[in-house]
Amino acid sequence: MTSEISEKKTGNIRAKSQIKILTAARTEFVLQGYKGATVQSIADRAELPKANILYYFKNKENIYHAVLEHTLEMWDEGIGDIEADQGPKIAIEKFIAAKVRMSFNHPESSKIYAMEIIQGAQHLKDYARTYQRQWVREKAKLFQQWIDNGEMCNVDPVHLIFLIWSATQHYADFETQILTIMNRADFEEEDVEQVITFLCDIILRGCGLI
Amino acid sequence: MTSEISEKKTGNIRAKSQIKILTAARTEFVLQGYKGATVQSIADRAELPKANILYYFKNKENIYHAVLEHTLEMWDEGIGDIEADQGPKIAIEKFIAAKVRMSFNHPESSKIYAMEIIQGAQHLKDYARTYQRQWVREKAKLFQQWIDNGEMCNVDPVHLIFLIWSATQHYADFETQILTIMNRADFEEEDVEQVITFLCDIILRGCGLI
DNA sequence: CAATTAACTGACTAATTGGTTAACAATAAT
DNA sequence: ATTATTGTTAACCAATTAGTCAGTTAATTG
Repeated sequence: MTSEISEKKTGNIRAKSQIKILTAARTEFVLQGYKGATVQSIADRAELPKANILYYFKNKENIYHAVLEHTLEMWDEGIGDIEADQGPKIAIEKFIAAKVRMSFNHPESSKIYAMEIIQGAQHLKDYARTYQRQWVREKAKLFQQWIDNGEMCNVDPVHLIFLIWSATQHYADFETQILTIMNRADFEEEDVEQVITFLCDIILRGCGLI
Repeated sequence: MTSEISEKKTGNIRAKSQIKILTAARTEFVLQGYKGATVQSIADRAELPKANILYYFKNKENIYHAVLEHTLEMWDEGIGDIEADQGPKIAIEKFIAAKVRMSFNHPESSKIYAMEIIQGAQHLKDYARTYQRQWVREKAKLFQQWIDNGEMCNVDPVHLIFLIWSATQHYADFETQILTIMNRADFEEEDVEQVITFLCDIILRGCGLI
């Protein structure tokens, strides 16, 4: 048995190394793809010997799974708080703002997720997929009630969710293209708010909420 | 010198083989990524010996370049016809419809392009990027004129283009996720029209055009 | 037909890479 | 202090893979 102190300390070494590794891995997987990212390249980026990487994670697939899981957790935390009581306007505004902020603050996570889906979600567990289906159904039902109450235009709720997802994630996934087109090196704080304002404006009006 | 007939015939063999190879390659690159797609796997899918692949394309990178270039050409053809004379409503409707149809008809091209951008556009030539910047600037100016004329709401034209891009491409790139959520095996003809209707409806209203 | 060019392919090679192992170092537990 | 556990790492290996090459067959041309 280990005491609380030892648990803390050993846990600290593990935790620190693992975070270092996962951070490096996330970047490598984004830049090079799953197959293109090598254990060595992850090691180099994490500034650790390769064998040390494989001491903490049995193999490359496990590293990728850990990265993916972390991404899903974040997605969950970032947008879990859209509830019924507030009406469609506030709900959509909150949803858009949360997703845009996630895109700008954690573009790499969004990119990893996007690549995974594009390639056919080969590594994504079934439970993650069914969970999302449930989530969408639930929220769609909410929108439908608002529509039935005449609180917003009669737009397909499921496609509305797709629209918000795509429009917001676009700023993470297509970062490179957007920066090129806007002729910028990086995004700035004010960009985030500007995008939120733009998307809320057009989508709320599109739903007959302005 | 070769006669017209020989040109045709040799061209036919070349062209046919190359199309076979590029079609197989496109699928492999989508499913496995650039590094994950092997020349052998492309050969297997094309039902040709590996050495035959490398007879027509010097190396793997060349195959990828050819696939990318074909994608860019298609993108160009598919949406090149949005002009000023028709007013914002028709222009946006045409643009949305064209992009949605492209997404449903050529999802693999959209996916390849998306992955390339997500990974930082490492293979994309500079001219392709500058070209897009020009394209967006030009169209944005058009939208701005319509806004100044009071023909549509004052929404940021550049972000409006991003919105349409993202919303339409989403149906190609996130095909897997969308089908899962809609609990479907495949898209059908009517889905295309439904998506066009939905997006036109909400975006046109969002721009104050309905 | 002869000759030239294009198409084709099995076999091989050099380089990369995921993962193992065995030995060693640091830390914690008793 | 001694033992046990955890962390660390160089060296190695088997498998994969991009690309070459030499030799063969098929098509085209004059």
